[in-house]
Amino acid sequence: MNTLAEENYLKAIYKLSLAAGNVSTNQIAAELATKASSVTDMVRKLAEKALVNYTRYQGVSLTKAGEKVALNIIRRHRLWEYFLVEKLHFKWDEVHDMAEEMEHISLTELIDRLDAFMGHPTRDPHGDPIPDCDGNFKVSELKPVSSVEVNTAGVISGVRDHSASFLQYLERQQLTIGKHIIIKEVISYDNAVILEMENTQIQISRDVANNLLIAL
Amino acid sequence: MNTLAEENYLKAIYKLSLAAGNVSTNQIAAELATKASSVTDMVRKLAEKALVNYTRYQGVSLTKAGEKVALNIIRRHRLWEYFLVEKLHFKWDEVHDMAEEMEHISLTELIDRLDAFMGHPTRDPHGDPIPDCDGNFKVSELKPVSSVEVNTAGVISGVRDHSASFLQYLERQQLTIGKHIIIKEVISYDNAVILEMENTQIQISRDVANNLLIAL
DNA sequence: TTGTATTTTTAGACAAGTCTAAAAAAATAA
DNA sequence: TTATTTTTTTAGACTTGTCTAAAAATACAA
Ligand SMILES: [Mn+2]
Ligand SMILES: [Mn+2]
Ligand SMILES: [Mn+2]
Ligand SMILES: [Mn+2]
Repeated sequence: MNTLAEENYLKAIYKLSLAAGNVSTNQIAAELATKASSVTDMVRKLAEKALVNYTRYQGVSLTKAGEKVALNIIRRHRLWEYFLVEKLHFKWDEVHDMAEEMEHISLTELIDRLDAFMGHPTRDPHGDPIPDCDGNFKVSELKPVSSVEVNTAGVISGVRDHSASFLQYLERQQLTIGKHIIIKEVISYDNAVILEMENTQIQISRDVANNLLIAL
Repeated sequence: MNTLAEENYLKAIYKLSLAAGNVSTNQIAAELATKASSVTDMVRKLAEKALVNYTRYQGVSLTKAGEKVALNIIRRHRLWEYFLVEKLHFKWDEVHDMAEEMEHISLTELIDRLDAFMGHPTRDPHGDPIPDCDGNFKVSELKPVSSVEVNTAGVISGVRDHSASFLQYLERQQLTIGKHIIIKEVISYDNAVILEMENTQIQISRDVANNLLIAL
């Protein structure tokens, strides 16, 4: 089917596409920690396989077929992350790198059984939606804490930054998925945000507020 | 650590070593469905890494280090097979090829947790022992049905042939791991064996009797 | 609009792993 | 022992995915 390298490129292009429309060579190179010249080569190959649209100097976008492949890789990634946390009891900051390896095991029957074994979860440990086998998933209406009005109440439902250090910070503050919070105040000096959670007040920086997502 | 190709060579050499002492280039080529010239190249590389002993034209054997790597791959393979059968409810003839892919995920912590999750199983779905993380396992005293005296009683505990067709045949005859049988008669004409299992008589060919292992 | 900086592509090379064809060594037979 | 067959190694080539250095295209600024 597709090689490991091809899969990693498709996933990177998908991820970058969410922000911008067409994705540039340099963006992909940065995302995969590789060189622009390598990206040009690979993007050509993906275009041959009709997985991306590419005209030179214009950047790339995924075709329908390419998007389907990318969503399948993401499905596998998130299902394995769920497995690692729920069944093997890893912490949410430990699973990404492992899932990065496991996502390339692509036997459909295996993934479907894994999905069933865990009861068809809809979100991974970081709150991200798990696409079904056709690549469908609910787009969630999550907002960064930094973007809502004072006195808004919500439920912590996702993160924008998936780094281990950010996740560990949230864990230490008990700011984990499912917690109910109320935005109490925004300090005008540095845009720090004061939250109330379980009747205690917690102050978080602007940066943290930007990367913490809530459902209203 | 070691590449996927290196791991597959080490596993093949380990397997072939169980039968013979030194393993020949052609044997490895046959086992991996590759060419002798490719084997020579790879074996050189493994010798550089001190994973095999090699002098040209003399065949190879694993070093202590190489054997440890091989046993670790086998551990991973068998643990995943156990997982696929016990947790995802695949049949014993369906799991080998999947495990062949999964065995290369090598994060020690993951494998140890998987092991714990399943309650530290000692045998895989085909009756083969699962080495611990140091490569230790009990050598089992299993005998082919064809090698024991008439009137011997035993428990089906393993197979020599791991092919899907053989496993499916056994499944259809209900000759599965754990079943108690008694060897009743050996037909002198064709060496077919008549067994008694759960008060019924079953006849199996010489070939099947050779590949079905029992514990006495 | 013309010149400079940035981005992207091309050209050429390299490592890993494989192959075919030919040479060398070892095993077997006459 | 000499000749023939088989096994193993060498030589050279190819593919995938990567890199550096240089050229070409595009974007931006004066
Ligand atoms: Mn992840
Ligand atoms: Mn995730
Ligand atoms: Mn197996
Ligand atoms: Mn097995």
